[in-house]
Amino acid sequence: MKKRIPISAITRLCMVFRLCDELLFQGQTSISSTGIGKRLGVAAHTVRKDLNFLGEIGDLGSGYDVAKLRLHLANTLGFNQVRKACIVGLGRLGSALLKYDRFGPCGFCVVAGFDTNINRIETIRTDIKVYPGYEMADVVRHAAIDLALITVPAGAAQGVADELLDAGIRGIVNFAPIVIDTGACAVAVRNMNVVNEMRILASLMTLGAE
Amino acid sequence: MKKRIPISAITRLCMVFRLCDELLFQGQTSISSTGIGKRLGVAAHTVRKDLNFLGEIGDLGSGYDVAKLRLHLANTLGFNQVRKACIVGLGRLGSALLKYDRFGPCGFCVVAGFDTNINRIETIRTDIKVYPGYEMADVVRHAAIDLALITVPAGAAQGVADELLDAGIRGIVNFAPIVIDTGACAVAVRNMNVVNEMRILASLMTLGAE
DNA sequence: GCGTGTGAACTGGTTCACAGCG
DNA sequence: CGCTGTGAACCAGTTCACACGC
Repeated sequence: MKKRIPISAITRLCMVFRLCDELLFQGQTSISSTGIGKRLGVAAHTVRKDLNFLGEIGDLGSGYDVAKLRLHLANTLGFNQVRKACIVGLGRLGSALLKYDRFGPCGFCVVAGFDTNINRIETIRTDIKVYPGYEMADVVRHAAIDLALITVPAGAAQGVADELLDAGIRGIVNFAPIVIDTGACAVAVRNMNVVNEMRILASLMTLGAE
Repeated sequence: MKKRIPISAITRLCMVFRLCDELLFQGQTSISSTGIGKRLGVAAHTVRKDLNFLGEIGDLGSGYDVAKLRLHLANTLGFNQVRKACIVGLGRLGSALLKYDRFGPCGFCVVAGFDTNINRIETIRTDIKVYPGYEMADVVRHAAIDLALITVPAGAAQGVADELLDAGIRGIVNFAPIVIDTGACAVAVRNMNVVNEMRILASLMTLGAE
């Protein structure tokens, strides 16, 4: 690899990848950097710079071939191999995610759900296997699960994360409203916090109104 | 206002605000920039720079008074006034959000849910009023709703957004896997997309492994 | 002409370093 | 002596501008 890709570029490239699927579905086989920029709300320069991290890929004069672009993105970012994921905490949000049917088509396989509440794991109706919390570390290790979505209450999140890290998890999407400490582990954490996003919007409203 | 606060700083300040609540709950009344940094996974310099956007606020020598800090954040970012929110699309995710009970304590009041599917709005059990989709614009306008959480399928998201923008919405949290075009409207949109976050993690795993 | 690829210029956000005050 | 506040230095990422190919 010539150069490290900045995280902001990675984020956008993931969006481009999703866009490719959308375009292919709509039957559009080619698109320019300007076109991508419009669809993603990003400047055309930025799109070109980002895509250059994959090497030269565009067809001069006529933009990018969507299928080819998608393939290169998949190769570079590792979307070819299916990543195994699990959901920790099967409350309303966790259950909703467990039943979400778009992970598969997107290249992720949710192989397990966990909850400390035995009642919950017995009443959930789903094809995905659900386990009591104390089996988590074992299952994660044995099934070689890559990603965990943490949807437990704030108070339990750090503990769960510690267990997951110890079990060799490779990445975490954290829905709990706390910042997870990964200690020495070089494991990436992505935080998704609705309230925080709403607060950001509220701030922008307040500050924007001046 | 002396200077515009960059969005990255706003994001962090919102996290600091949440941390204040946590600290107060735990009975901690004072904290240093270093302490905040540790809890948030951010450098102490950054914390101080961010907090300076609120003006001079720290007590020299002994850090920041948590309650005072919280108050200043609330004043500057507008967390004093309760913002009204609504949820558009009452599928699994939308329903989960509708039943989420932490919005209130965080200063947001979810006043309405919307869905085009009449069956859904009749079967949902909640204290929050739910309406059929065609009443959305009216309700948003009349109740002066500030924020909308969009949890409809990708194909319907842009249409819903257009309606909301027209009805005078002030901010959008978009859960649909598309980029919303706000046209001329200076309305902020925050995207929350699990699959995209998972893809980012997968990319980092792939690139990190080199 | 349109559209990519890329070195160069720029910008603003982050990091540093230190003055100032309890 | 610790910790804040802040101007200055730095740098990553963005934006520009233009050469090149279709």
